[in-house]
Amino acid sequence: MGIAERKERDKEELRERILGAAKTLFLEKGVEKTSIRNIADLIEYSPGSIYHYFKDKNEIFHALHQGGFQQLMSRMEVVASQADPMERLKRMGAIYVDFALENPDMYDLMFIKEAPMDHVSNSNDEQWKEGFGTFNFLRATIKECILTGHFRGHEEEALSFLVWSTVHGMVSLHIRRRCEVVLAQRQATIVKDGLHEFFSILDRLSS
Amino acid sequence: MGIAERKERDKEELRERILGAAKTLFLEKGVEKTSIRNIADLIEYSPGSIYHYFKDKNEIFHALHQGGFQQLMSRMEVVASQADPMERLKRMGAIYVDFALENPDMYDLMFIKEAPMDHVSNSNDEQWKEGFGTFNFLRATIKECILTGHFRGHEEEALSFLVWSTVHGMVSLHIRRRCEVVLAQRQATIVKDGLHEFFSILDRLSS
DNA sequence: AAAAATAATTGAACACTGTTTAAAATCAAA
DNA sequence: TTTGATTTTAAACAGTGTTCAATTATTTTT
Repeated sequence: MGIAERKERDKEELRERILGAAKTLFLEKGVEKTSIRNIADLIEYSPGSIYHYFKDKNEIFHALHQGGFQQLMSRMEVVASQADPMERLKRMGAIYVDFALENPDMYDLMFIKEAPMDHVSNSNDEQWKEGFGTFNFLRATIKECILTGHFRGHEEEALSFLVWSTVHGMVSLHIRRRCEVVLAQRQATIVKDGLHEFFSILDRLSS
Repeated sequence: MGIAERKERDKEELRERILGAAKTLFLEKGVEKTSIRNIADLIEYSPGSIYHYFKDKNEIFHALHQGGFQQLMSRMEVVASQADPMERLKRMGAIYVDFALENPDMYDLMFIKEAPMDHVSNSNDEQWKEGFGTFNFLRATIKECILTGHFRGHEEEALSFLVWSTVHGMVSLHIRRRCEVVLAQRQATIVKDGLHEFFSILDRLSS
């Protein structure tokens, strides 16, 4: 029965081609401004046939970003070997910002976009487990920092939230285009500059 | 010529009614999912007539946007009398967070929601004047802090952005319900707790 | 008061959008 | 070759932002 398998492979291949085209267009001109017809045109199929592979546009979006948390987590894991928790914390911040700036649409879905009402009840809270995972990783690192004498007088949970908020704040203001209030000549680098200032502050809080 | 004035007032009144309806619908179902026809229906006018008062949908969004900044700015002005820039900075942070938590929908519109602006054609910064105003206020305060010996080694622009990002990050994670990853018993107070930690950090950076 | 000018409002139209669906094409199995 | 099940398509539906000629209402001028 090799035929059924080949058909299955063909179907999967077209699914992937749809996802590829969608990803290209989403990153190129944004999710909202990409139409199903645009995607269909790119892969030279009719708009209708896309609905044989995905329930709707949201599902395409969802499928594309399903691995978002896992991607971020796998990026984070490369610093697990870093013994110094303060150094690890800074590297995590850089990885987080890089991920957001390189995948603004994914980041948008993961951390900015209005969370759908059914995301708790549905089975796809797998993604949220990954979300918990990344925050736990941050919390564990900060706990280590505190245990090794850093951040004296600060509290683990609130500080973890504050650190996350700081990097999230920078990238989300950038992604949602609220950086136009900063000096024009600084706009291109303001997130990286802000992160640098943040690292500098972390260094000061080390001792 | 009181007639011309009355006409002017009538015109302004309809303009305000359009803005009122738009605000209601934008906050209720989002900017993108609110149509000109929805707004027209609510005020019982035809869709076309709205275009006699606003160039396009973007202009309606910007008008509301501007109103929000005026609100925030007027709240900020009450600390202008505070002589100590560090104390003023902290009070500004508290005011910002309070504004966001008390008016989450407006904050959402101002700083989180996808701005439908065509940033290429709409580089006219008239709309952002108010935005510039509040950020300039922050920048000026931080400049004062630096001039009075605080934040040694830090740079005005990037630090201003970082401070803004930190408070924005906290409130936007809260508004968009991403705080479920923090400990359950802390979720209710995590923004206030985070702000407290932030103030504590600012104190450390004072000297 | 009647006519002209001006302003406000409308509804239809245009080119889009996401999505549905009946029909057509394709193709493995009988 | 015929059957039966997929796959694909084109057309249609209901919606979108926006434009515009035509209509209506109002003010100004005669």
